[in-house]
Amino acid sequence: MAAIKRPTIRDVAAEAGVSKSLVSLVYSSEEGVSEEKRERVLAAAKKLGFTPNLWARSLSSGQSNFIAILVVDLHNPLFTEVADEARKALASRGHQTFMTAAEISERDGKKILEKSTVQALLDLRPKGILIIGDLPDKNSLKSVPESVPIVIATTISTGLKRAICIRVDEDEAMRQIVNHLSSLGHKNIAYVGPNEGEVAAARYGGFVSAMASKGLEASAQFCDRTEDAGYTAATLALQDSGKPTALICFNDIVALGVQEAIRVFQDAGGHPIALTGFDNTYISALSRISLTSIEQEKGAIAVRAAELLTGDPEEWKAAEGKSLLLVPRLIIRDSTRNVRA
Amino acid sequence: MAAIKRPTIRDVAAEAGVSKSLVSLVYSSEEGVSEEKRERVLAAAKKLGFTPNLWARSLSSGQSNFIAILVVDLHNPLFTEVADEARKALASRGHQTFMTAAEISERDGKKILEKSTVQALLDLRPKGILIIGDLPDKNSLKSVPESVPIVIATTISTGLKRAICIRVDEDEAMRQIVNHLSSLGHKNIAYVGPNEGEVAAARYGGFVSAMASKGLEASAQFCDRTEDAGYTAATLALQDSGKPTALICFNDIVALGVQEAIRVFQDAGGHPIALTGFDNTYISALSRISLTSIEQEKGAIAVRAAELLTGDPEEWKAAEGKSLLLVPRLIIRDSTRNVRA
DNA sequence: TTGTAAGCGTTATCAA
DNA sequence: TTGATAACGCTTACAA
Repeated sequence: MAAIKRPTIRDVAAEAGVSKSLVSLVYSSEEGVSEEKRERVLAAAKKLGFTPNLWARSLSSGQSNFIAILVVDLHNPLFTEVADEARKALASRGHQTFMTAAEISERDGKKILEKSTVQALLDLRPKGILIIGDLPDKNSLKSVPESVPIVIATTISTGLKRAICIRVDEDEAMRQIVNHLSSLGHKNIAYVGPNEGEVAAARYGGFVSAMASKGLEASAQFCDRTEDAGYTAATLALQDSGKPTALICFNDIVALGVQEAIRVFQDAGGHPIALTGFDNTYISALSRISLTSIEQEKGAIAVRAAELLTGDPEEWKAAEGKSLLLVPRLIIRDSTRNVRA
Repeated sequence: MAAIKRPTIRDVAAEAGVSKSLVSLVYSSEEGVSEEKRERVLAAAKKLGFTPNLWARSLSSGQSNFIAILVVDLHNPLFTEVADEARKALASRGHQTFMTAAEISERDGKKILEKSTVQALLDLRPKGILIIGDLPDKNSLKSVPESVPIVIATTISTGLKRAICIRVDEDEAMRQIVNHLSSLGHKNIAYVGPNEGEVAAARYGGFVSAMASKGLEASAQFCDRTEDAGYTAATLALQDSGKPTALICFNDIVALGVQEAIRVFQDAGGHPIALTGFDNTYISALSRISLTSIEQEKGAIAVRAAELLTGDPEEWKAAEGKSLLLVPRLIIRDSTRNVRA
């Protein structure tokens, strides 16, 4: 198990009896090298087990073939799922990816993104940058050259004008949810979840207008984005004078806590409560959970992101600063099915 | 938003009126530079917004300060959880990390690790490598210099002798599970899960010997490591002539499918079945799931890995090729609590 | 088509 | 303590 030094183009050149540049040419261009030499080089490379050092290449050329993926939170299954889909989509288009999880620290109660994380990412000069999740501070991305596309997935992208943002149409999603509940006869419907952050604000806003267009009054119990917070908030909401018969949650995580609160409520003789989540994570599909939720079309988001990041510069230049809204899909499960008001 | 070219060591040198080497010295060593020049350099760097390009540094020095994390499967919450814990532990010790998910493809029914993924990782010459999960093919890691520690977390590490392996004591875990079920009066206990792969073999083996030491007969229904496979296998196991009253699953994912099969079985008038998972992922803790499971001490694994990867070479040299077994902890939940034979 | 040589941003060696 | 100068593994004019 000796420390086998990886062979370099120099070694290959020596082995094949050609110059370094020829070896480089073989790897970077389809033509311009005679068949004979090309074969000699390839044979030598194979013999030595040579593979080009991609980072040295990117240092030298000032460009790379890599896409950097910045996952904001590794614990959110929505994010890791999109990250994995994107990775696959990019791989199938011939692009390597490397990931970093955002190192976010709290300072004075305000979330701060560790600059070094992003810096290290940018040092690699990725060909494109994919951000998955709600990045609290986008300043460090300002030094990204204009020639490098930035795509933000599943989130709204204020604070970084040039980024392209791919996300579900939150308004439409909320409309679908409210329509569904309304068709089941629900009139007292409450939102449970945060109101802080761009995504949360959009979802709550969508809820409010969807309710308004149905002529219904929108109530809400705000809380953090954790299971526990959902439990607490729902417990309060259910004791509210409004007597909601349906609860719309910010996401699946919150909904899990709410689901528990509903169980307690019903064990104590409470009436049935319809419940919806958001994101359609695989947890919502578990038969014991069976949570009605909104599919964000994770696969579509990932593929579109891959296309934009690796495609024609003209194309993404045209899309820069815009939001691509995907049509959401309501997945109806037991948490609302036949749960009438 | 112009394409701001990042300043280099050269720009700083010019600004401060010193040589490149001096700037480099300032950033790489605590001393050896006069206070005056040091301050001049730092001031210039601040003015220009300079940060060292870490990858150029690693190319030049042949060494970096980065730990590479290779996550085998982004969908397994156990892995992402450990990855995130490790990332934090490493960050607090001053080390950057970058992650890659293994691109695993099936060829002729055999799992193949895409070499390019690992290769790209090694090109960076990480200071250490952390592998999380069961890597099917460890050959590409053979070229890693001996001076770079390799730690494999949550898994057994045959196939790469020099790696240090941190994992739970599977035998002890199975002993705890069998003891627990046995104390509830269960005698007909079946294992549901895969028997292929190093971890699966260890868990199944642990089950068999734990059963033997209790004088019980071990039965098993083998299956893949998915929810669906668990469902199918459990359905078969429950119709077995042996009539098991308890099922021990390979992991939580499989257990989720088994849980559903048990529900169907009981709806059809079947007797109660005790059920255990493995890994204590957060899903098992959900009140609707409430699955008895084995905590692998993810935090401890992550911290120990970080210590080994960044610590004294003597220390990990001594541990090379060994396995660090952590004591498992049985978390008892509703899936077994008071579920007697 | 091929080779030479300079350079990417850094560190390392060796004089000054 | 400082500054040339040569690497690191590669790309890329430019020359041959």
